[in-house]
Amino acid sequence: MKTDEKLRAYLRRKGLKITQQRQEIAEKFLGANRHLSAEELYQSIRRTHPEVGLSTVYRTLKLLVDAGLASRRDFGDGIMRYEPCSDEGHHDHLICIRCGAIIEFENQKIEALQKEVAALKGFTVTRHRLEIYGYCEKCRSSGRSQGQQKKIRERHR
Amino acid sequence: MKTDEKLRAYLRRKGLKITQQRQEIAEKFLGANRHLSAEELYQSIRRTHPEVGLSTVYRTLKLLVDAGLASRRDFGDGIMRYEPCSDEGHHDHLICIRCGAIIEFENQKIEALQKEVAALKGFTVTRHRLEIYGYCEKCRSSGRSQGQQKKIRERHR
DNA sequence: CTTTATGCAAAAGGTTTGCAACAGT
DNA sequence: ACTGTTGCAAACCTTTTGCATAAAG
Repeated sequence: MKTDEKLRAYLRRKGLKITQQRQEIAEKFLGANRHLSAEELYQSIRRTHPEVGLSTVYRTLKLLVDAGLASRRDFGDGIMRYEPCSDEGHHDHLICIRCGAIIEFENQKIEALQKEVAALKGFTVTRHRLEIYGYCEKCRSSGRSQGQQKKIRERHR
Repeated sequence: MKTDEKLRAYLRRKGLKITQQRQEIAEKFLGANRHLSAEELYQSIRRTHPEVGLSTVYRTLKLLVDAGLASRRDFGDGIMRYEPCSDEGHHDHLICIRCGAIIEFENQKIEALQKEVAALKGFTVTRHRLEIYGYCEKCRSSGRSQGQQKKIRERHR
């Protein structure tokens, strides 16, 4: 079953309506395989469908998360980002604090160790998040070492 | 050098002023060895010093972060939390999505693997964050398994 | 027809900032 | 005296909501 069919199935199952907007938003979102903020997605949709509202983007994104088609990420700059959920295993992120590049990676050993640590503390894991911040290959040459905490935050203003 | 002396040193070095408020805030913050939100810290200080303003708490917290005495954490519920920076190695968090308990842990093997993964992608690591969400020992017995994404978010409203 | 969705504008809620009064150096 | 700081209120920014209108089933 392809992903946008999955959304329709979910909506039917819940007795919700399959609207133009929902389909448009889901298509644009699932098509772009990047991390998108609500605003970015909104701007992208607005170019072809100027009548779609930002609230609807937020509402649909929430639906997609509930339907298991998107996951919500928070990289600490005060903006939530969403990314399409692939069925292939969980992945984590390397984030460049200079250029903002986001690189995904997957590591079974780390996953396993996490479960181990959790078990040791009597914890049942439902999900986790791992983000590694630093300088990517391109940016590391002109490296500096202070003010790490601030870099990403700057766009908040 | 004890921590509040460190702050004074930092302020002097930067030509900033050592005020009553900064000292009070730093003391309360460094004393409570928990994760505190700005608001929590503010309420706690307000009991003994009702004249201190919330903005000053925010401003001082930022200072503490810059001085390397605090680190800022974001557990994804829209509220930034701060915790005193210890010099003893980095630690990560287990977070109960039912009762909100936050348990710290440290695991060298995971740290090492992270560096390894990063190096593989040409990345220079400056910091990272790992959070494992699930049910703590107390809460797991009455466990349920859906709606994980939403649990923590609820307090946002 | 009934029910759920939409768009807009307004509200929330955490965090930041402008400014005049104030305190440290 | 000179600068940096404070408290307050207002501004900000992302996200959510109330409501009247519109679209789906």
